[in-house]
Amino acid sequence: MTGYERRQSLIDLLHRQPGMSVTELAIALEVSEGTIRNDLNALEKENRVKRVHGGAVLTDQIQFQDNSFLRRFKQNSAAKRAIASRAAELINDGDSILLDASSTVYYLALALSHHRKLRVLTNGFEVARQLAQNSTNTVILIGGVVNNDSASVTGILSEKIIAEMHIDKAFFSCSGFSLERGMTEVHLEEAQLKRKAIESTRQVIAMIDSSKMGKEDLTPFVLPARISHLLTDSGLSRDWVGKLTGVGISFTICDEKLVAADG
Amino acid sequence: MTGYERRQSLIDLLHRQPGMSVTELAIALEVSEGTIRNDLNALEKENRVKRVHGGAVLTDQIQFQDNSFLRRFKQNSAAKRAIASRAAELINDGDSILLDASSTVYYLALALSHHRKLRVLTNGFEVARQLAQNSTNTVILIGGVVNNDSASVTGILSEKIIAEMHIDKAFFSCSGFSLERGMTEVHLEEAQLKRKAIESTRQVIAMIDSSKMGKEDLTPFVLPARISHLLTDSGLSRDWVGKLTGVGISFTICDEKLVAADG
DNA sequence: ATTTTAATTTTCGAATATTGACAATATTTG
DNA sequence: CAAATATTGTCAATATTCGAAAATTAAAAT
Repeated sequence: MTGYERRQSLIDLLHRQPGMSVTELAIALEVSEGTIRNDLNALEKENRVKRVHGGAVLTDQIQFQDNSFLRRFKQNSAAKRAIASRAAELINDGDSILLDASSTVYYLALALSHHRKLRVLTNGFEVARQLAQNSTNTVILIGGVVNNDSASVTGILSEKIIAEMHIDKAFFSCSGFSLERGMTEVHLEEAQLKRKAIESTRQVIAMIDSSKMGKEDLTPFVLPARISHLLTDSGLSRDWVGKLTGVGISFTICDEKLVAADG
Repeated sequence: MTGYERRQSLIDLLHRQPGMSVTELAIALEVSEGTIRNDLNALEKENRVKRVHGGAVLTDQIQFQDNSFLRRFKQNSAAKRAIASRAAELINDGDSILLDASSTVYYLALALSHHRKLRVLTNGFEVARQLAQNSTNTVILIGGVVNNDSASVTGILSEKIIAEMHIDKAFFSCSGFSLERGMTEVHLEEAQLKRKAIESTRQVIAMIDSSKMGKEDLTPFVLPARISHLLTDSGLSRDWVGKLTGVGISFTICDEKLVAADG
């Protein structure tokens, strides 16, 4: 591992787990604490992180600080990261994929940093920004009304565009899931957009952490039968394992512990 | 194995395993480290990789380092802020406005924080985010391909949408301005989008700091006659004052000193 | 077969990076 | 507020990596 690579990893780690200490980073990367300090100080000179006592914070993380997106981003982060890591394995270089604007999917965007030549269609602000940073990717942001609380874009303006696209795999999260109504959303517009997107998509991959099982929100947008594969975390109850198996949904339980610091 | 083949393999290896060291690469390809160094340096000359201590990084994979938007944002900031401050006075609560993705216009977005109920159409990432924070505004982000270096969105996908809109005032910056060709842009797509936008707009407000006067870039998108009003800064030469007056362009010179630090 | 040319390897002093130790600061705790 | 603890920067020692030149090898040309 070169010094450059190590510094990238540092940033990666801090993305995934904001607030890691110098000591933790040193252990994770198997170098001395002095080296971590040197790296962090160097990264600070480049304005990539801001040094704080005991560690550092990412500068671009400061941007969406008091944003509710960040709050959701941090909730259940271990589960989301595990699900995202597994989802990334379903994606090959060069794929055409569709991503929603959820925080779970944002973890997926982070996990795709080593993928190349992806063709990405998304209505998520942060997702788009993250993936556009890799210049081999083509990222299309669906236009529409900017939703300030969820860092997403919605609206009928976009639906025509989606209809014309051909997409291999679509990755969706949701605010609730039940066997009867499938995936549901709080926001009507969000659900409408997803429903439209699913029409142009071959495989629908559902990324649903266990805390959402059994919840039902206002607007359903995809029935269980249409879900190609469901990813969830190890918090899933036995009861639900039975239910999912019963209706014949193909699903994976993603173990948080398997997601190494390094990736 | 020819030298050419070996260099291809080098790139291949770095794709698969970013961060391989010179030593590792030498072992993998069964040549000396000196050869690897030669190869990497040669590849650097061709702009295929960037050399880092201990190895090299593929240029493709160089991620989000500079954020050129931020760089442009900081250039000439006093002038841009002055122009933006004056431009904000041309906008009333409830107006329908169009903003481009330039850094000058981003200052305008900052200066509009106390305005209310704006209806904003923009292709600028940061501009959209900034104005959407005020929940009385309706911000529509034009969809399209995300341009990673300029934090903007472009593409023909968006042009249909713009055509259907009615806009009171459009605020544009540019990379160059001359009396003969009007406002010009470096990027073709950016210019194309602006040209389309101008068709749906009543007033075109040009925000052009004095450093851009006389420059001509690749693609023109609006002739001087179509500019309703031009805002520039006090760095404008006497010569140019004469020229602008001569052709009868309505313009304002915005004084940096009148703008408070806060904006 | 011999010379010429180009590519590769080896070698080595200089430059850069990493580590561990330690004194100087900062933060927390009682 | 002072003691206890944790974190920091500095510096010398060590290790790694670099670039350049010389030596070797391989390939092409005469």
